[in-house]
Amino acid sequence: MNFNLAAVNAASQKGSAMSQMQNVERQLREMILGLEVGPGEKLTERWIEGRFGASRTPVRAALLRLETEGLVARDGRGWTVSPINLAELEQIAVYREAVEVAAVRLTCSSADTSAVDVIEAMLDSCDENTPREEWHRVGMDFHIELAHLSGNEFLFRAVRDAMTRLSRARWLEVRDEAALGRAWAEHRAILAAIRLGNAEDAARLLSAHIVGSRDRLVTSLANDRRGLRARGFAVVAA
Amino acid sequence: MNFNLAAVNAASQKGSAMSQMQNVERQLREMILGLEVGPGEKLTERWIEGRFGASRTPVRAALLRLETEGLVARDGRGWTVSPINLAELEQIAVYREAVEVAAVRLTCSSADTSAVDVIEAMLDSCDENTPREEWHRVGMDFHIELAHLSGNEFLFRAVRDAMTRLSRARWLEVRDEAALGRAWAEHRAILAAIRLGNAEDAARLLSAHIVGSRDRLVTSLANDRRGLRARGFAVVAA
DNA sequence: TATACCATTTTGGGATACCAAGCCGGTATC
DNA sequence: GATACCGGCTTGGTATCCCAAAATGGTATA
Repeated sequence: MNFNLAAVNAASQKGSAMSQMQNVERQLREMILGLEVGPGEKLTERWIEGRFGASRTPVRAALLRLETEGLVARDGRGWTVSPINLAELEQIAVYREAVEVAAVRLTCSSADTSAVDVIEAMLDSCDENTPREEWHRVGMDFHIELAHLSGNEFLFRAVRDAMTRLSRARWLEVRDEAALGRAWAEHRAILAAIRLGNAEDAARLLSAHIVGSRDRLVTSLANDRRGLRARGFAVVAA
Repeated sequence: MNFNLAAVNAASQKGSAMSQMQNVERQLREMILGLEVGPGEKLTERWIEGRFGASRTPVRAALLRLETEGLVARDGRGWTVSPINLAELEQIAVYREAVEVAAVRLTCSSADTSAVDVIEAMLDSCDENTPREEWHRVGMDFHIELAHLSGNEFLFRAVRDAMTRLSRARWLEVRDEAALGRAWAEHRAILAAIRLGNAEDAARLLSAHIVGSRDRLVTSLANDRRGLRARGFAVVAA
């Protein structure tokens, strides 16, 4: 929330056929997910307007869409960047468990294991030289792509939306190398079970992975809550 | 899609503090769900504007929200009332199965059975004198309220949104008395299992109910497809 | 008759003007 | 000094205007 992107925006718009609304929506989403605007921070339509060099019409459209994604919320008459809500994170984990397990069971029941290799390659693309931001992205895309394999559009969207809501919290999470390694091992174990068409194992491993991730995430954020609030990030307790 | 509601709208607005946007959104949603505008029909912002006596700003906001509900869709540059899509109905059933079963398992694991009575009372409120429209609404609310019992906001919203998408198709479905009776019996059996805290039974019964409903629904619509299209309703095959 | 082409209209996207409600700061009063 | 009040300023909600692109329809030509 520091320098003006209007010029950059205008330039990038030249190259693509992207509408102002899509532009504002995408950039504002990136700012929120990238924590360039803090959870709980107030937003005014006029500030966004000036920041991105667009008028209020596309700004309002973007806000309405981001509201349905849970990234911004109405605050009385105005707008707020949604706070991190620990109770919500726990509920999302339950939701994820339901839809991701259903998706992976579907995938196991189909005979197509070739797409699993693509996902495994995604995991392989991360090594000790990979920036943390990339690990973060791949860790989310793993689950999204896994759900995509099921071929069910609704399960896919559910997982994608859930991961979007989790994104900022996962980024704030204090994770050590060991935790990342464990997560990757669990991801690989899930893929292995799918390759064997073993739905029960895959479901059990995925379920445990989601529950474990939730516990680590909520614990980490609850411990860091004071520090996060000091940085201006609203973190609502469970 | 025949007479002008602008005056009625203005009058109803007087009594409540509802904004134009909420007004347009609610009324347009009711028109779509009530099949007053047919699936597949083209919508123009200007027509909606004139119809509800609101300017384009709230109209556009309403369309954006209804788009995320899946009730309207972009059609190139314009808008369309979403067609009935049999493939989508089948995918929604899979999605419902995942989230509703998860919700009912959660509910069974809690010790509160008192709320079940409220839902049972809902079912009881329908008898041979009840208009079909009411059966239709209660049949949907049963599932929505059941998910609400879980206490998980995301499972609840998922079921509510899924039922919203199914609403028009269920309304078009040709259902005999016997089918309705069977559905109600299945609903009651599910509640009975929940009362006993028997999660496995509840899950199995609910799952079978959803799959059975889907089969009857898709079969009915596929058989009626020609007739429905003749009535101007776009029905996309599976 | 079929088709390519052009003028006109329609339509969604965006920008802007206006308004009422709420917020904030200052001031006067107790 | 605290507080109640008031006036201006900010802000979201709405209406309206403009524009480019797409649809439409009529016409001329092959």
